[in-house]
Amino acid sequence: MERQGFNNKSIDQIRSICEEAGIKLTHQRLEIFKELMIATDHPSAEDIHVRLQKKIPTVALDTVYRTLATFDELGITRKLHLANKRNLFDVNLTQHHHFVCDRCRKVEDIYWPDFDNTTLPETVVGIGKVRSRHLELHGICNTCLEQNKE
Amino acid sequence: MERQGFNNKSIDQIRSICEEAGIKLTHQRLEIFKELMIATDHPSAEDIHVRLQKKIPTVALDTVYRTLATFDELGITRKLHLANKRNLFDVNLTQHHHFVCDRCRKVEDIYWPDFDNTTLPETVVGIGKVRSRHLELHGICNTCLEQNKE
DNA sequence: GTTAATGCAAACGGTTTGCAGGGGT
DNA sequence: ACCCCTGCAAACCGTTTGCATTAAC
Repeated sequence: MERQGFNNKSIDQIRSICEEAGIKLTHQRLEIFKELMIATDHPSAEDIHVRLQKKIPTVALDTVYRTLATFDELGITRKLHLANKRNLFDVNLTQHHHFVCDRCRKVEDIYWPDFDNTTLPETVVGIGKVRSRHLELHGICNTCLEQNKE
Repeated sequence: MERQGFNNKSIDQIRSICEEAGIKLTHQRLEIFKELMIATDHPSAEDIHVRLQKKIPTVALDTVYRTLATFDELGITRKLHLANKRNLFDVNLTQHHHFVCDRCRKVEDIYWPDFDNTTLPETVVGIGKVRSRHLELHGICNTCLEQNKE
């Protein structure tokens, strides 16, 4: 269940992914990939851009957008469309869900394999073929709850 | 589980809601409310605007936005932040979830009371207090699946 | 008559796109 | 050397906001 941190193996990973997809492994793509691997949160494109500038000061925001779009197509990341304005990105590809704090907007990963294996209600069959299920729990995180007590 | 259509009762409903909230029941608000009640889909602000223009040709799009925001605060509608670009609105306030067709972007309501009553995993307690759960099923709807066969 | 809501238009903010120059293969 | 990818800048599009006018109470 633990998130996989960045390690040397990762570089081989992105290299072979690019090769297989027939796209170039550029400096920017590699560094964005690294940045995603060390991220423990759900960064926005702008978050990635800011973090990346320490390594590549001249990198453009739209390159980050383009790269994240590419990564999304290749299945490296998963775009999150939450109630926030900006889209967030998730490198954690193991089946999981999200808790969103409605006060501080923080997003936490939730693992719930029992639910993942539940059979869906019959009515869904009449609607279409389900390929993925994404549960979004909304509420107030414990940090915000404690701040309220003060 | 059936969606409540527009009827005379609705006008009394919105009138008392406005009165209670201390806001004015304007022509625009009433007509937007009616439009929402007869909607069987999940309209966007622009959808509502277009439909409304048949009745109030001079109505402005930003009035629709403002009204929908008000309705959201009053709990009349529920804003949906889906993978689409524009936010959609839902008048159906009974506990339910959504099926999103990844091809045609259509959104269908899903009822799954068994799931609504499931106790959440213990790990969630360590994160925060959950107030609502929203499940988003992604896949391809039957209409799109059949079109593919042709 | 007062005050809040509307319509208009302009601004806003995240994201996308066209294009010329630069870097990976 | 070829062509994809990047950086720059401008466009884009849904949504928001400031302000004068209008309408509900």
